[in-house]
Amino acid sequence: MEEIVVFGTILTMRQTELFTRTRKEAPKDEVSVNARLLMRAGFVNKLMAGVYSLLPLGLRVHQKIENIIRREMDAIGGQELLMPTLQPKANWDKTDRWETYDSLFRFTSHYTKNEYALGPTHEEVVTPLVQDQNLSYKDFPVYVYQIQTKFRDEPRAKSGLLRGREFSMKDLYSFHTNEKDLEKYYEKARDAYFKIFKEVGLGDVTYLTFASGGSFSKYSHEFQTVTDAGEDIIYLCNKCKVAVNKEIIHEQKDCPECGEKKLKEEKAVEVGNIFKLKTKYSSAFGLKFKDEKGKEGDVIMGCYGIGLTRLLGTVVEAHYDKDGMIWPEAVAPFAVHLIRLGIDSKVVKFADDVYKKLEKNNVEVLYDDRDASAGEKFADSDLIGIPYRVVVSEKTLRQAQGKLEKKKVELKKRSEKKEKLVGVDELMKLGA
RNA sequence: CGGGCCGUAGUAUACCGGUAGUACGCCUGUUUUGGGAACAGGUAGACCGGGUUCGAUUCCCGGCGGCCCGACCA
Repeated sequence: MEEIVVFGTILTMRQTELFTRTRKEAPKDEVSVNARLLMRAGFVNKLMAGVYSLLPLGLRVHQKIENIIRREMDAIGGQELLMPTLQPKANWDKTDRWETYDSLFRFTSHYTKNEYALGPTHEEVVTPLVQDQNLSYKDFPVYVYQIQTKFRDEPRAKSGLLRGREFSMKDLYSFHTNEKDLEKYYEKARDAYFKIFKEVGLGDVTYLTFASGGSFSKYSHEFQTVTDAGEDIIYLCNKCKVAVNKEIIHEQKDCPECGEKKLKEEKAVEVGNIFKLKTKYSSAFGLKFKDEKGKEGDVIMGCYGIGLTRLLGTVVEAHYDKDGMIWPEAVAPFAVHLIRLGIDSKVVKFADDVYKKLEKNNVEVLYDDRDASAGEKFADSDLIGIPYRVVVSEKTLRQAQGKLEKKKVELKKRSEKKEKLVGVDELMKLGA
């Protein structure tokens, strides 16, 4: 794996400086696992139904996910940009979606009486934007993407981060001069998506799912992660690892890949989708190109989405136990949770030294330097779910001899029961 | 948008037609420190509006808000 550089993100943190607090109990009316754990551990805070703040720990996870997605989108030629959330009604009139897009947040300016939408998706912005570049056939294909906050006026926000009214999303749009080229890119995007879901820890439970293609193509494809928290029903083919969405099961009763008749019903969360838009938006905006002979043609488009906040919630749903979350290493807020037990000056010195050493070696570490009981620290550590827990105490100090690198500390994986004694130098490769 | 459940300190809860008790948290102090420590003292609360009543946090109506089921969700 390549190194992920997160500019501006502090690698290490002392827990005494973290302003958020863990709670023993989740809000009583919160049922979904992701909401309960993320709120208890101080990763998110709910402002209202379906609208959450990302707190420092939650934001770190979000940034990890962002960077995994960026890397994969860049790898398939995506150019990152950032489009406005605030959008004029005129653009939505052009595509007839001002009236028909049910979950569009619409409002009127008090001053100008102009009407606006808060973007739930960006075809209405990206299409005229590309048109404005006045591109020739030589300039295509074009791939642009953004990671941005989206708004959807959902009739019912639910399941914590899984269905919000404000959420973050990566949306990539591709522009082609012919359908073959779109097909080719569509496959590439599909592969990139699988890489992303694998890396964030959902590889084993995420399936390519055939869904309704609307009016422009036979199928679109969703990426569905199987979990009880899911609100979609998919029919899974165990042979070839694809599935069919409930909405098209009536017309497509067998596996579309291998024809298998026995499909297994599962609940799942839609974590991403890819869609061939063809010329629906380019023709609405008059986005054309001139070919070699100077003849005009409609630009062919595709769109590719991943809901980041939803993905974050889904990772929690896929990785937790009775004590808390269990973050996959690639998206964990920190690689190591260093826990100091006791306030004896020798222990403090030793723990501080280990912390500094980790810091120097670019290991992302959260240092529990609080004057709290062992039980409380362990409970918090399990709840927060950082992949590696390192304990430094009087007990481990008794094992500590010689140079710092050779001194022993206790190491335990969050996903495992047993701890073991390891030398400090062995910690330096964690999270690398 | 239809249906259901629910709104009491920061959190979780209790009781009550006569203005609220407990636990955790938080603050001060002392003692503690390997699985959510102990003691002492302190802090903090009835979603909003209307009605009934001598009196409403409690009963009634309306609103607002939260969660759940359903519908909806290229």
